[in-house]
Amino acid sequence: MKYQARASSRRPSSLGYAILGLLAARPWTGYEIGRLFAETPIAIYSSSPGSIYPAIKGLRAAGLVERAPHPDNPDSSKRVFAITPRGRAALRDWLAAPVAREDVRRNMQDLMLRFAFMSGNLPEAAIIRFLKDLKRETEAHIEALEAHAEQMRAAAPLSGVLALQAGIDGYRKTARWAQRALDAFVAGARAPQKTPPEKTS
Amino acid sequence: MKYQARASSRRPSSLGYAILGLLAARPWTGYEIGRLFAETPIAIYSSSPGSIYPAIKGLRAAGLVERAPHPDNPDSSKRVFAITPRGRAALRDWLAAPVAREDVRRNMQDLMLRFAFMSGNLPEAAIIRFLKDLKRETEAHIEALEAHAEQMRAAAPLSGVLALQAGIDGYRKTARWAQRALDAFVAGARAPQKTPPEKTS
DNA sequence: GTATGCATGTAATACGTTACATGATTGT
DNA sequence: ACAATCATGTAACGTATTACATGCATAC
Repeated sequence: MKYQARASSRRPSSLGYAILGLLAARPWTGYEIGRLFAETPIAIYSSSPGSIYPAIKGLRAAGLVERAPHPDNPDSSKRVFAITPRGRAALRDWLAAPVAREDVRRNMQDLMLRFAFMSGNLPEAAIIRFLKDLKRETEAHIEALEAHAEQMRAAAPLSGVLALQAGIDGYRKTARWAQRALDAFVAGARAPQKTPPEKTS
Repeated sequence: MKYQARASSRRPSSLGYAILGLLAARPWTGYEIGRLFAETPIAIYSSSPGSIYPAIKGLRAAGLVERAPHPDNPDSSKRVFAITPRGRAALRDWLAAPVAREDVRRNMQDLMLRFAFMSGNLPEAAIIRFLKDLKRETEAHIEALEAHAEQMRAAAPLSGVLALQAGIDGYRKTARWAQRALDAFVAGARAPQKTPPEKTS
């Protein structure tokens, strides 16, 4: 009785959202996305067709992306995909979700991926809020890690203690980065800048 | 004809190796491991029984861990597990594997997990080699990222550029940390210190 | 005209997660 | 005696990965 209904699980995976974020800028083919993941150093996903194409298929089934005509040659056999209005809405919802402590702890990459796609898809105010939340949650996590480090410093072996230190250092860097990014955005917000509309669907 | 045989895939997952690393220090029950993942801020894995118990099962099937008597009460129904000699060998192989560029790019957490378990399981020389390799590979990756950042700086939106900067900052921090850890280990190596035997199995 | 790379997929597999289930201990 | 927590699992599901497969275009 205390069990709740199965999560409908229609939400895209991180890879799905990454593809959605790319398509928000311009149409792509699956192959292009794979090449981006293979050749640019930023991509954190596998470039194999076995991950890309099924992910696109899922997004299509959910109505978040659709086939688009080839920009140059309308008769090309290449399968170009574009984001739909519903896709844009789903992307925005994902981008605008609150910063969960659990994501800070285990999925920082997802948070950075979200941030990377925010420009042009979220109003500046929401981006600034995200950065403030990220900074706050990261600093809270640092405190928890340090309290834990204090306890374990005596008992744990050297490499264990150093590894934890590396984790703490990384979060400190993230917190400082968030502050600098905040500065950059606040400075940019003062200058006139095109802000995306709040609703597109 | 150019296809090679399917990877026998008997190797544990990251979670499996994490459990193996814990058991290398002392016997644990599955429940204790779950609590560690749930309550300490360091754990990057799910604490749910659905991940822990199947992972232990797999390690048992592979002969890497085995049931051990309860340290206090031999008749306890608690299922305490200990690492086997083959388990120690598998752990050592994993710890001693070269630092792959691909891991630096996509699985830094695995590398840090490996490092965390090195003390007591690898000779100092191997740990120092790992840190040197990690530093070198990380710095190489930073160069690739910076070259890419140079290209994209003009075209990409602000949040995308900043996110990439966050990635680069993180790797810089890692490289500097590796140097400091190296110093700590070299300093420790000068002092008399117990070095684990090269072979245990 | 055929080799090479472009381009798009499917099948089998492994794994982690969520939800579900249940027995054993311990405190009151 | 009963509740709460300790403790150990299984089943269904989704997804990423690897291996496999194949059609199309272009260069030579």
